[in-house]
Amino acid sequence: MARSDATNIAIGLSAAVVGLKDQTPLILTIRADGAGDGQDMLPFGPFDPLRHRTFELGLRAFVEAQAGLQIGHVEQLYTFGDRGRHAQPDDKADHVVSVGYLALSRGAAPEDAISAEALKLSGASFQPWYVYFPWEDWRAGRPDVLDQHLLPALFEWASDGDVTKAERLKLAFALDGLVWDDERVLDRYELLYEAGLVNEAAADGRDSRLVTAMFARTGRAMRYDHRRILATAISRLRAKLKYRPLVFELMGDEFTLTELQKTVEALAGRHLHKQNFRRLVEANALVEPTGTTSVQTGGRPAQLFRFRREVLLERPAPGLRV
Amino acid sequence: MARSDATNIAIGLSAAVVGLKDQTPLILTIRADGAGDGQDMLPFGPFDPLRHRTFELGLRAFVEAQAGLQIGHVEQLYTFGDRGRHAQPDDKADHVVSVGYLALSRGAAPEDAISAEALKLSGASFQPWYVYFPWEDWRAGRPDVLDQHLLPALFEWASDGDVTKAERLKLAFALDGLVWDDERVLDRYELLYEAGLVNEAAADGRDSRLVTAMFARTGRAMRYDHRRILATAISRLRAKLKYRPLVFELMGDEFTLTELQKTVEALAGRHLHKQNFRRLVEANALVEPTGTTSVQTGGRPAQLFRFRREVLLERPAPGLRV
DNA sequence: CATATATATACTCAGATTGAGTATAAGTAA
DNA sequence: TTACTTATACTCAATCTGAGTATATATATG
Repeated sequence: MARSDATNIAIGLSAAVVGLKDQTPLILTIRADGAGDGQDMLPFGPFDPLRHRTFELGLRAFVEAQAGLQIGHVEQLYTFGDRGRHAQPDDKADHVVSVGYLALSRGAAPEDAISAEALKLSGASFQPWYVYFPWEDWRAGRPDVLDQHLLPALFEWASDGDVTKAERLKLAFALDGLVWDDERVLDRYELLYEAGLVNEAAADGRDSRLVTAMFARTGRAMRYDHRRILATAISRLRAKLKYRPLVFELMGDEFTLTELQKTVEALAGRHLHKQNFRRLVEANALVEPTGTTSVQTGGRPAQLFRFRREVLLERPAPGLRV
Repeated sequence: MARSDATNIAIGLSAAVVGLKDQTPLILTIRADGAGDGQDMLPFGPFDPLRHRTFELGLRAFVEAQAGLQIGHVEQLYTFGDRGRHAQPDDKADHVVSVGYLALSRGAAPEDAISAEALKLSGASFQPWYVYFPWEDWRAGRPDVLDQHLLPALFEWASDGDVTKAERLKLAFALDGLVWDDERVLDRYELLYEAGLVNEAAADGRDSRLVTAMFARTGRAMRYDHRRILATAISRLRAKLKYRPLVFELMGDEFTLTELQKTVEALAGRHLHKQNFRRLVEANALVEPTGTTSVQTGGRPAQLFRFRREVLLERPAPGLRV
């Protein structure tokens, strides 16, 4: 009786699991060669209300099954349901709506946490996330690829007189003297997609001015809409860093202030002023010294700190507003 | 073949449509007496990928059909999928996942925009939103209901030694000298729900220490999880006011600064410092004078202003950080 | 008309926050 | 011993923020 005349709908749960190794933000991917062309995917699976009481439990089960990995912090990002946007595992299946999640994986060596069976079965591994978004890493200054390849191609796309395109471009890519907003990762990816400059656009049958050479410039592609979910995850994470102590979910138990700063810089994709960063951390009482110092690679030894979990109960919004 | 063995899933789209009349925030509700016990509901309907290309188009169609109303700004809030949480239109139906949306309805007389047929058919009307959340309106100071009824009952609920409960309570309700965070609307509602202090908890078959008298104190109930979606909408709207010029989507074309301030105060549920509010608005160049002045109810006439739409293109995050 | 009252608008001021810098301390490598 | 590297402490001006006073221009009242 119930809706038997309508299309069947399946809900896909996808997780952008972020890890960290040597000051590099990583993202957990799987590559089930049996399932397709070996493209990178996020861990995902169909939500079944009979097996999973909540989305989050279902998600944790999928990550556990596909990577043998326990994840810590989990939060919902967005639910993507566009028809036409390629989200179907295969063409004969139901319409798939995908609920994207951000998850954080603790510990200094995330790849060691991946179980051996999972690696064999699903090819689970952690990849540096800037491989998928090279233009988002401003730590060493403005990325060359922007002015050399992306912006010229985007200008051409927007040169049809459509003022909306030009405005979106201006805001997302900080034209005309605007300052680069590290949180607009999704906006920028969407523009590249609509302009037909990323591989996924071609895969979805969109008009694509694709020169294969360009795709090499616009980062590694993912299957389905997984790169869009990843862009959403990075946007959210970068935004949230500023008003919640989320970084510490990625750090080890003890760390130096420089390690903490490098981590935030890696996630935010930009350089921070060292002295002011320290002042901010200490003023907010986010950390406390352990009393020990770290062995160095060279230079004065640094004090080790740990996260003061109590801050979560003391103030409403303690972040690293940088 | 595809998933025929699993539970069928239906996606419900629900809209929290916000309007404004005489400095009172309103929410669009329907009361289809044929469908139930006459409880308030948000406009909603099942997403059908064959009829609607995107969620947003589907949502606009439902609101149009059930209220005869055109909505302006629309944004996705959250997707609720818990089993057990009462989200089923009827018990024989599929498992329902509901995608909640925030929508804004422009104009000074929202109820006039509701079509006559819609009113007859679905009982569409705009209700003041503080009817559903009396403890969220701090404009005239701390609401009495908090100390007189809600907090005592919540304390009793948290008195079982569960430290997590006590911590959540502390943060959500600003105990021990914390400052009230106007954005934690959802947190507070969730606590009341879990404590069995709102009618929906009883309806969902949860353990409920319900004295009917208490339900009168915890605001008007809604059907399904619609009040939860409304709480999410208010949280989001209050948060976004601070960094995006969303208020203007609710204002008429011309307004005085006092009207603008009263509107923000009504949405944020708290009183603002008049002089600083004006300074903020003018410093951010959010408005420009029309050159005319408003007829008054008494006192010096006020200049009329209009929203400077250009700011959307000038700065990345122009809001009313109050 | 004079006066009280209400509202709008202009200006002040101290304290906190922010962005950017200099100075000094404490290690390692040549 | 000297050069170099990294950590940590302190300074300073510009800006932002919270809270206030002062003045302008209308309506209502006796």
